[in-house]
Amino acid sequence: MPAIRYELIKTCQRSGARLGRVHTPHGTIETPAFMPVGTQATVKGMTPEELKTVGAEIILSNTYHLFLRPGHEIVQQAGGLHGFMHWDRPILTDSGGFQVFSLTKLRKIKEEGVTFQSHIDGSKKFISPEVSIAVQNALGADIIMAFDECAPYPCDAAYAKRSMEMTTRWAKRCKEAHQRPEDQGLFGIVQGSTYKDLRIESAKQLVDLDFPGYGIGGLSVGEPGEIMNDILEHTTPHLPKDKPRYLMGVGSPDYLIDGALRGVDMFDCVLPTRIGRNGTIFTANGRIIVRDAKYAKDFRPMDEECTCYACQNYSRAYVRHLFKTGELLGLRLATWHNLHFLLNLMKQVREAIKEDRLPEFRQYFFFKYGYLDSPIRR
RNA sequence: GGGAGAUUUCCCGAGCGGCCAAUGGGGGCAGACUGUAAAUCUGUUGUCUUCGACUUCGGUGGUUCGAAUCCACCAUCUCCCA
Repeated sequence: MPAIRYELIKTCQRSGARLGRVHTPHGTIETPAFMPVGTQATVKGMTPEELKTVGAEIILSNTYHLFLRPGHEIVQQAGGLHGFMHWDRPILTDSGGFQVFSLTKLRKIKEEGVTFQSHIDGSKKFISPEVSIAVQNALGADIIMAFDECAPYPCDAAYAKRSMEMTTRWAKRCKEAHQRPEDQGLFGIVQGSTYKDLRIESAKQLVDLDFPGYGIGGLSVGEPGEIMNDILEHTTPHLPKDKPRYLMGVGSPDYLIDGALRGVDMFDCVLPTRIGRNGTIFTANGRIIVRDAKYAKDFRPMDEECTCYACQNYSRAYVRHLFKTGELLGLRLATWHNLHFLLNLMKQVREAIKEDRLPEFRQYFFFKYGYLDSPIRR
């Protein structure tokens, strides 16, 4: 019995959208799904109970960060990530591949692996496909990711090709190094930058290696949204229908809907938690910056249509006050609401797919959110 | 009663003859954030119709080509000696 099994419930009659379920050792998630990010074995500011309240079914954590601190051995001794952080639902760990991308100045990429300078103390660290998998085996997430290279944008075709091919070779090494395929599902990651032929080639190579699911990486790294959607359209058809597709690092409400329309099943993003901590709130009518002076006497909830705990009990004026005074509850309430907002959005997306009306839902949502007026604010 | 020092733009606080509308913090205002080096970062914060002008550095008067910066007096505050 494989650790990860995808169940396709239905495909939207009028788009590539899929309604499904991903079965994991720690339970089942309804897809399309949004995964809150808990890099350091915690979704910043939220307890696991609170995460369940907002509807999180799976969360993401990070190999690189936990490898550096506290160290995967300690997490393993604590009973793996689940025991360590007291979360009994599914977990996915990223491989550290994204840190290869985002810690640009502190790294050196070679075929064998990547040498990093720790962002914490500057010490030299080495992560290879084998190391990443060993760490992820120790962390014990339900879904683990292959160690990849996330090419920057823009990126010339030659570099993108070399990078993508190395990512495939690394994926193969990850698979060979994986010790616990019966407990943890290892996903390969499609790369290839903004080049359709490379994306297709990448998908084919990875499908040949036969993973229980596929990440789509290297998108939402600064390229225009149309390019991302275009690339998605030319990628998902080359992935197996009986395996989940995970668009990494996305995203904003529009990207989530547009990704689902193109057959993506899973998403993750720091956006709701990060912008929440910094005072920006998703609402049905678009983003608001609740710190702004215009909300000083606004006693309405952050989002008038929202049913979350924060919106049921606190006003914009109060949350603004908490932000202005630096009170921690402000961050928590904003995070709470933003997560609820996106998780609830995914729920609506799933219902729309079930009823074959996702394109209409998209139109309705975009109009109300304000994307049609000003496509800038996501 | 005698002596010493202070007074700067919302606050604290630099500046000590021209390069000063005036460093730097704080606060205010606005913005960004997409597999988290992020409770972070960026911009802005005298007035006016603009890259130019105007009015500011306790008050008044003076010295000087030129003063937030020097002098005199006044006001207020702080400290020291009685």
